[in-house]
Amino acid sequence: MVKVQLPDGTVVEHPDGVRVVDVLRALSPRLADQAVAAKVDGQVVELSTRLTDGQVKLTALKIDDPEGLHVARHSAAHVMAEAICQLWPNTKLVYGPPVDNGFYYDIDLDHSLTPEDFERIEARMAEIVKENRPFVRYEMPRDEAMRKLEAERNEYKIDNALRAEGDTLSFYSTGEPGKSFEDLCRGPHVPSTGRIGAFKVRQVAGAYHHGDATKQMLQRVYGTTWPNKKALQEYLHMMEEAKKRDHRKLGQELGLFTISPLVGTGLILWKPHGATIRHVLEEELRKELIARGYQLVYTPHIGRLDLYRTSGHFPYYRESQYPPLFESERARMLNRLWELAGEAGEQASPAEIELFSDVAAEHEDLRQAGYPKSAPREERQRRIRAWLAVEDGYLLKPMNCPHHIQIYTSEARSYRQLPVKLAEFGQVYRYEKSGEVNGMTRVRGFCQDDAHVFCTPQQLPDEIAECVDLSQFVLKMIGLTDYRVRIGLRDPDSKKYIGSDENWRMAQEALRRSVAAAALNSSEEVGEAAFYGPKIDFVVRDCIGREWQLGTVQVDYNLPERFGLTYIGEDNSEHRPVMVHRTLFGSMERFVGILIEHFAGKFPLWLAPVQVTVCSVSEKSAAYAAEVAAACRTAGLRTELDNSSERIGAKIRSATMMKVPYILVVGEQEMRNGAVNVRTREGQQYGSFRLSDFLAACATEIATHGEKTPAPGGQAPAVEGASVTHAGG
RNA sequence: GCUGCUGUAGCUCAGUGGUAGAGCGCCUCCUUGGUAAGGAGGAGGUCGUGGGUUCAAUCCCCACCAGCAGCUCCA
Repeated sequence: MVKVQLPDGTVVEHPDGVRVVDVLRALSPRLADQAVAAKVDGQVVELSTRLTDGQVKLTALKIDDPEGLHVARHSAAHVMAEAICQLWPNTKLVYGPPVDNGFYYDIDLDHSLTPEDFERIEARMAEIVKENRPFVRYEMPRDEAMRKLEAERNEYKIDNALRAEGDTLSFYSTGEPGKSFEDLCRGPHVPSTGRIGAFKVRQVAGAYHHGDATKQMLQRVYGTTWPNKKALQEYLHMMEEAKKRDHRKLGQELGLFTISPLVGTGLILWKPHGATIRHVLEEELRKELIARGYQLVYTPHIGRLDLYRTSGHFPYYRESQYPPLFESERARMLNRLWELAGEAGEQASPAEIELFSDVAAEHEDLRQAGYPKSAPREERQRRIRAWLAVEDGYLLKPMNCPHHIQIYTSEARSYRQLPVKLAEFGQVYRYEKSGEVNGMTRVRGFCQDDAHVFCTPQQLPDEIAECVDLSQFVLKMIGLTDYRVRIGLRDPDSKKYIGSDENWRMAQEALRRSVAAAALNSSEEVGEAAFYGPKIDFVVRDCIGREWQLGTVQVDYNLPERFGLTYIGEDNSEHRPVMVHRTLFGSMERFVGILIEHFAGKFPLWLAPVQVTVCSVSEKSAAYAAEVAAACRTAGLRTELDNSSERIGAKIRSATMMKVPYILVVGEQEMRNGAVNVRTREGQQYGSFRLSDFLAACATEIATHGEKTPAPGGQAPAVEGASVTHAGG
């Protein structure tokens, strides 16, 4: 006997071995028909699962339950795989899991699928759905299953099987086993192919097998499926809406920024309107930084290579840096010699030996030091370092910290001065790989709102807490209230970290305590620390549900060590300070890009590049409109004047499309009584106001950062992606 | 960096083996209009770059560059 406990608490009894679907049917035939899967004691299973003795808790899952939909998506992946295999019989299936908002299937196929193929695949899927064949699960002992897979000569499935756990492997056949399409798969699945919902094949893209860039590239076919046609349409519509707020599109339309291939990939040109937004953000932050005891500094965009050798950034991150600048061939040679001297066992290539032979005619000293490698390594390094002090290459700075450290070391520091908090909107350059560059969110040149706090170990907890508090200040300033904190901790088993256990323990504790004290929603992730210290990242959720990583706070015992930083303590002896690296916005480029999408281009008044557009109704009111515009500007509002010969409707339309918060319509009527007629970009007409009242209201709204932009309602899909949430295939 | 797709006017996009079009924008003129597009005329393109095939290439082929989607990566 099986005692089945239903969600409402009632218990029904069935004979041992009863199928889930039979239990449901006994309750309600309709429920049995609607269910796509079920949950037994918290585990999602399919309807054909047999229940054996004891007591279980059972919940039916319909396709509109999240977990039911998940199962349906997994099944849809199988149906799509079957369709593809029918259309292209030499397809090798690899892996096909459900993901957020849909599913995908990785395939190995010589034919490159195109969007035209999608329709054929969908048509074939529709037939399979119509046939409504059952998903039949059958199991085999592992060795028998392996023989079967060997016979099918699909190395990917064999690989999947080798990775699977357990003594038996399960297969799913859509229809009678042996006579129908089948696939190695853990399941569970919907009862039959007719139950996968309203689907669409959406796109195809490359994906590495097991996500390993050294492995072969497969085709990943993405599809989506929803409980019904309406939900599918809503989803597709939402994707369109998300596209509309794409910062690249809005940046173009609103004249915020541009990218010129002639300037370079991933290098942002801030147009006046975009620059205004950035300027406002920077000013707001500067004011706060000064209030909190930060000191603002400026440092150059480049620095000597030796600076970055000392910091460890060069050549360690060479792959993601622009190539070094060398003033002379000798400087280039010195750098190469330094690299060779530093890396035991590295051999110079014949071409290099030739280069050195050629140039060595003019630089006999280098030849002596570098080739042949007669001198001991330490000696060679010492001599090269001495030359480098005279002649060296330069690097576009990948980070600001080495420069800030030089400011720290430029004077003797007393414990009385600490903490020293140096802040800079510092431009840095990182050579992102070509495929990574994307709009403003992933660029090769960007401005960090960077700061470095140099403090005593005792001050560290307070300083971290201060950084956390400042981060919250910034997020609040923008109105990004939905965020969490990720604490990146050291993986005790990994060797990649430097520094003493005691330092790590202290730093991690300080981070934890600060986050806890601020009562932040946080998660800890082991192995996510920087190699020199633990960190916390602020992850915000924008108004359509996407997550973005913004600021970060990192504790660093490493650079103070490498640069030999000191301060004189109370005991009149030298001590080593601790550094905290932190950014709040992250990068100005990325942050503004995120804001564009978050606000869908409708910036709140205080941030809007153009706050007011004054539109004259006719030429008769043009002079008055100019007066109004001038008054607005005097009051500090970023104002545009439209005295063109267009009709008022066209002027309003054009300002509305530029998403200007307030449109002031002024005609003869307003002129007579010194008024302005206020209209918003949302189309609301506030009517006539005295100009002074309007200006006062704007001043208040700006000062309070009043949220004038209602977030669009409804929930949008998370970023299109492939977070695998269920094993399958 | 990898796989696939794309590259035509400032923007969004049609189009053809015989050197090109629309809408919006821009300029000029007319219009002086009261809350999301008034009318007319005009200017503007080496069809991403470089090779190749061809009598002839914007179109077909190759390479490169750039963009897009995804994968991988992000001190």
